[in-house]
Amino acid sequence: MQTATAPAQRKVPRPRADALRNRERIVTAAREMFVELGPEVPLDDIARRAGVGNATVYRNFPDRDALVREVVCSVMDRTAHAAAQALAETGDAFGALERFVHVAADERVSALCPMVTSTFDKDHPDLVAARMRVEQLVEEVMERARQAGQLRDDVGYGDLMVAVAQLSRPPAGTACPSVDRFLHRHLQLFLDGLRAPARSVLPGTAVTMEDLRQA
Amino acid sequence: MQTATAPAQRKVPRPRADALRNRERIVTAAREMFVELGPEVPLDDIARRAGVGNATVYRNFPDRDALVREVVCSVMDRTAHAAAQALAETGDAFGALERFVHVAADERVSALCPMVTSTFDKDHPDLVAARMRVEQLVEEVMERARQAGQLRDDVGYGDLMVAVAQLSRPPAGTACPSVDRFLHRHLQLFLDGLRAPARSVLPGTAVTMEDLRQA
DNA sequence: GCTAAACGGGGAGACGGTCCCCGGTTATTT
DNA sequence: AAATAACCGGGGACCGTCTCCCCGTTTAGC
Repeated sequence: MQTATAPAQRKVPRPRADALRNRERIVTAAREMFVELGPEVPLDDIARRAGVGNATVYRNFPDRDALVREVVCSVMDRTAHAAAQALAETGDAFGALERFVHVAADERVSALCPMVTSTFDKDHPDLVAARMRVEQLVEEVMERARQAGQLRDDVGYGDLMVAVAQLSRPPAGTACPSVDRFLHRHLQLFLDGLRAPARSVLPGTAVTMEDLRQA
Repeated sequence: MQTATAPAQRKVPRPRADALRNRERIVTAAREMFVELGPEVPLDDIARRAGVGNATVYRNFPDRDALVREVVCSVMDRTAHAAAQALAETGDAFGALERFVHVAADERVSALCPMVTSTFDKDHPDLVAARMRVEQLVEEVMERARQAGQLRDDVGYGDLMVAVAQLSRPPAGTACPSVDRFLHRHLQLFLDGLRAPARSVLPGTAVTMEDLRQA
C-alpha cells in the first residue's frame, strides 16, 4: 500500500496490457456465444471468436466454470446498472420498471439460467455479491411502483425476474434474430398483466428472492 | 382391402403386440427426457428409462430426428386436443382460452422449440398436418375471445404460442420441479396482459402463423 | 535493444454417443 | 403344445469432439 503503481505485494508483477485486453475480449465473446449457442459451446470456438489462440483462454480461466462465472457476473453488473438508472428516473414509477425490464432483456439475463447447472458453485463470493446488488436495486424499483399503486401487490421479485429470463431466452439452437421482434412485445404484454388493479387471482404465492435461492 | 384383419398388402405381416407397446414406451420416455434434459440426451438413456435395450430404439427409429419428429407430433396432437376441448366449452370465451393455455403448458409445448434445429425437416408431411390442426383450432379459440371483446386485438396466434412456449420451458439443466410453481403464475400474468382493453401499445405488429413458419 | 511474459497453432489423450452383432426370449400359427 | 420367426437386450467397436499441454515465436515494458 505504498505507491499506487505497485500496490500488490510482489509476486504479482502486474499483468501486461494486452493480456488484460485479451481477457476482456474473451469474456465478451463468451457472453455472445453462450447466448447464441448455449452453455456448451467449445472453448476453442470462443477463442476463435475472440481472435485469440485457444491456449490463451485456458491460461486465463482454469476451467469452464471460471469463465462462465465471469460472464454471469458481468451480465449481472450490467443489469444492476440498468436498475440503478431506472431508480434515478424521477417520473412515472411503473414506466421506470418497464424501461428496466426491456433493457435487462436486451442484456440477456436469460443466458444465465441455463448455466446455473451441474458443477457450478452458486455460492461463490463474486456471485452472491453481484446477485445481492441486483436484488436490492430491482426490489426498490418494484417497491416504488407498488407504492404508487401501479403494480399489483401479489407479485414478487422472483416473479418478475424468472419471467423476464424465460421470455428473453433465445429459442435455443439458432441465433435466429426474429426472437427480438417478439421479445419486447411479449415483455410488454407481461408488464400489462403486472399492472394494478389485478385482473385475476394468481395461483400460489408471490415468488420471493429466497424462493429463488433455494430452488 | 378385403378383410379388416389383413388390410395391408402382404410383406407387412403386422408387427407384434409387444413391439408396438415398446415403441409407445420409447416415445413417452423420450418426451419426458427431452423436456427435462434437452434435445441432446443420449438415446441409450432414453432406452433405459423406457425399460428396453438400446437396440430396440435404433430398430424403431432410423435416426434421432425420426424419434424427435414422432415426439413432436405426439405433443402437437395433445395440444390440438386441448384446443378442441376449449372450443367445446360454451361458457366464457376468454376462460376457455385461459384453460387451453394452462393445459398446453402442462403438455410442455415448450420442448418442441429447442428441437426444431439444425438437421430437422420442418416440412415433413406428418409435421405440417399436425401443425395445421393446432393452428386452426387455437385460432378459433382466440377469435371467439376476440369477438367477445375480451381479447385485445393487437395480438396474434404467434404471440400467444411463442410466449407460452417460452414461459413453459424448463430452466434447462435440471428437472427442477419448482418451475411448475411459477409457470402457471406467469402464464396467468401474461393472460392478464392479453385481456381487452389493452393497457399499452405494443411494439411491432401482431405475430401471425406465417411469421412463425418462415422464422 | 534486451528480457521475460504472453501468444498461437498443432496434436495427444480422453470422453461420450452411435450403431452393429449375436445369443436368448417371447408372441404368434396350426 | 410345439414349431417358427420376429423381437429383445446387453456388450463392445468405431468415430467425432472437447480439453488441455507443448514449444517455437511474437510483443510489451524497461
